Amino acid sequence: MSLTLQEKILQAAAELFYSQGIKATGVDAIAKAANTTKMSLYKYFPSKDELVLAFLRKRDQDFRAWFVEQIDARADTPKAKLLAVFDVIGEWMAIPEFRGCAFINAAAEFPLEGNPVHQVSAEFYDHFRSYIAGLAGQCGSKSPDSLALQLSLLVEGAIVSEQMKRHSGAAEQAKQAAIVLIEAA
Amino acid sequence: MSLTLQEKILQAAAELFYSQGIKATGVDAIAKAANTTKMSLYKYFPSKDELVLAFLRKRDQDFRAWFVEQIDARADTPKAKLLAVFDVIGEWMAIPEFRGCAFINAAAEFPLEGNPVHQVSAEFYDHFRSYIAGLAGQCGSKSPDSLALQLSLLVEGAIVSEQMKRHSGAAEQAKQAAIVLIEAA
DNA sequence: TTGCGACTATACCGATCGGTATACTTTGTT
DNA sequence: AACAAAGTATACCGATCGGTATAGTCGCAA
Repeated sequence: MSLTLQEKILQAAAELFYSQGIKATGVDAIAKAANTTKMSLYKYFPSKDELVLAFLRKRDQDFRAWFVEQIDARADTPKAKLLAVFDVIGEWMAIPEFRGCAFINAAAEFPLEGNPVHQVSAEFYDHFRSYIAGLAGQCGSKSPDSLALQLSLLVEGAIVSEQMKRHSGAAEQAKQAAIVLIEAA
Repeated sequence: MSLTLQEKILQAAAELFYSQGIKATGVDAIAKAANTTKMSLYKYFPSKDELVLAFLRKRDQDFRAWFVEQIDARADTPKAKLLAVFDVIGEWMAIPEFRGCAFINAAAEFPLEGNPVHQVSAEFYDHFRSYIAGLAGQCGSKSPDSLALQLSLLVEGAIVSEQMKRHSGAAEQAKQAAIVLIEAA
């Protein structure tokens, strides 16, 4: 445990932002959830916008570290790792707290391309695609970038589909489609 | 032209909701954009929530009618129609006003499953999948529901991907993936 | 000409928003 | 014992939110 006050605030903000939406979450609610006050919140984060960006940047780091760890624990070969991607997101989507992808949701809440929140969200998927492209390249795919983009479309589609309606089998179908696409490439 | 005042309000609300987000759009801004007042707005729509639902329901009707019209104008056979889906969304995503899918965005802004806005958004994609499944069935697919879900994942993924970063070639790659999946089914 | 319904204009309501000012308590260090 | 830093408590700011009350304007029909 023993979290810094700053970390406690960021953690409370993350849970509320993710579960309720960013614009739907006020700074008073964050301070109360972190068992502190607005004064302390604004000591560590100069504005709500900065707190939102801090939330997304931490989410980016945490999620990517957790994700590759999960993949590496399940598969050894690049091809098996590509397929394991869909098992990992399938399990993630099954937890009750699942509310879609924080970056997709943030980009939807801040639709302008120039908005920093939107940009940070876009960068996350750039990195995600690069990771998939790396695996695709190791598989000997002729066009790893194309395959990576296609697979990431399946991932994003599955996340959004599951967010809209739970337990619709999106992850399984995404994996079946991925098998076909990987085999064809 | 000659729109009803009610239609003018709904149209102004639709443009603002889609371009800026629902929670980011106040009723004052809608009334001003429609060249009217809040009083008239509340005469036709008892609350902002009802206005939001009216916006989504009209979007659902309009988009689906426009979509099948576009498909039918481009292809005759069921298989060609399935592929035309990706041409249509590709052209849609290319217009400068494109800001993703209004239903995906709405579901992200109202993340709780029980929320009426969330439910209306989920129904749209249910209908969309049914439409695709119908085409897949006419193609003689063994499992039209599976193919339909897979193709709709590509569509949703492409929309989200293009919303995150414009001109990333999502629609083209989605179509290439769809060709492989349709041929395999 | 009178009256009625649609619409406008404007001021207002309580609540909440993001953000700040001020004063107080706690804690560890020297 | 004294002081500074960290954090709390609380009240406040102007702005905006969704929604309403009231009075007035306009065109049209009897």
